[in-house]
Amino acid sequence: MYRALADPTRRAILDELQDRSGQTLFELCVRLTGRGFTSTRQAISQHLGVLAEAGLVVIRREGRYMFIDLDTSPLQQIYQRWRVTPCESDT
Amino acid sequence: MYRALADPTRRAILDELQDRSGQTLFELCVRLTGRGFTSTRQAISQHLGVLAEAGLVVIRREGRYMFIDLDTSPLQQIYQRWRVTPCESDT
DNA sequence: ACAATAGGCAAGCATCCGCTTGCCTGTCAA
DNA sequence: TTGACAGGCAAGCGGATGCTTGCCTATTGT
Repeated sequence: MYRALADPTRRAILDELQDRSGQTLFELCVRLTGRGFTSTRQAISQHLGVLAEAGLVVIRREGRYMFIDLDTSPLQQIYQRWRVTPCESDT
Repeated sequence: MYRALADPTRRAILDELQDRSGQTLFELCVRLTGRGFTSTRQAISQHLGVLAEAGLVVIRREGRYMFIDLDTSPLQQIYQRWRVTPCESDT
């Protein structure tokens, strides 16, 4: 999962999903290219594979669509591991 | 900094520094090999370069020694970026 | 029924990354 | 002062990784 965070495109995917969770792959592709990323559908798909394996993303299939939901809970490991003290501004 | 977390050896260095901050490079090498890591001094040194660039580690030189201190504050970015809700057990 | 749409699979490629190797610099102790 | 010790620098190598390309499957609309 640490490796999953290492790639800028994958982080952008997480950003995009946080902005709107439950998007389909094609939506993601369109909106990411809108944000300046040039990745093809296959590239995004592979990234989603990595993110899903890391548990940061949940993939739900319906008919011919796949919907992708964000799950940030694995990130708690990071805080638990190194005891990060949340700063005041984090309410 | 996300890339800095991607490597297991680097995470082990952070673990080791959390256990005892302010270690010297040689101490780190010894204690890491004790934990099953086979990395040479040069490898560790390069890892420290990456960690320092990410701001996760602060290097302080004194005479012929270098002391390495942990700084987990950059990790707060992660929580701020994806609004991770800390779980109850994290006091 | 058939064409278009949404996505999957796998191989190939270029790059990056971690690691080793070999050698050099500077500091301290005897 | 000289040798041992702590660390630095740089080149090279092999494996991992991100991406593309080409083709295939399945669902849906008309």
